[in-house]
Amino acid sequence: MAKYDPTLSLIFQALSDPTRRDMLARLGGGAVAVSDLARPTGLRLPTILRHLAVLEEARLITTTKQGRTRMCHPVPATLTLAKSWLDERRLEWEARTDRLEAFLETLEDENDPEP
Amino acid sequence: MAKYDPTLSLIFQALSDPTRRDMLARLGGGAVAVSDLARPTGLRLPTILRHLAVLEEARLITTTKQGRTRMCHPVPATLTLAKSWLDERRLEWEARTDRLEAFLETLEDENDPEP
DNA sequence: GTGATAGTTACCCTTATGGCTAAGTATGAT
DNA sequence: ATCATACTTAGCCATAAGGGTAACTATCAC
Repeated sequence: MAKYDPTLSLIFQALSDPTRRDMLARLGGGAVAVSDLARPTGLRLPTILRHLAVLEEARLITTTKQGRTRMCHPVPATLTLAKSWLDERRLEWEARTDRLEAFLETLEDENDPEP
Repeated sequence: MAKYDPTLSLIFQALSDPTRRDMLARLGGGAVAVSDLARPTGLRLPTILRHLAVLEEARLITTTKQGRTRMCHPVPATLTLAKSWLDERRLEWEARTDRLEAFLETLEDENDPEP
């Protein structure tokens, strides 16, 4: 298996920005035009376009042009890629829950809040 | 519900770096000391420490000091936060799969490669 | 063809990010 | 007390990220 997946970096990086997450959340109804996506953000179009470029590079969306308006379509499969990584980690991590519990109890002991 | 969650930004941002993902992947066995975590990366300790600070701020790990060595513990609950957001999106998006299919067929039609 | 609409491109500016070295602190071993 | 180990802190440097203007292109409606 690859040492690391550059795709995952692009995806998580794309998801790390609230504006971009917000736009993704508004793709639930299907395809949305660029300006419609931009409007509620209060940001300028060139800024939005660069956000969209990031989302497209991560393949979280694809876009198509119809006449003079560009439509943005969500790509659910890419979410699955991110989810898979998280699932793998969680499986590994929770196999050790017992050890973590022990650690948390250790924490309780030295539980002195700083000034 | 909140307009956006700053926590999610921290989490996804933390996950966007391959070095950090790599370190998280090596926490499967439970707690790991900082230098042990650092060794396979080939990076200097100060660099690693800042990566760990990012992971800790996102609450993907917690750390405790035992003598002069600092141990890093995974925090599975934080993964769940990220997963939840992804699940919400995927539900919304896939409710529109039919519409996406239609879109893809539209694509087939105007399928002329640009010069 | 004129004008509005919807993107697009080019460039600027400020801050954040990821890497480093050098020098400091704290703990464990002798 | 001395020395090695394991971080820590402070600061430097280059690039990437996120915001903006201004000016340009391409449709669409008249």
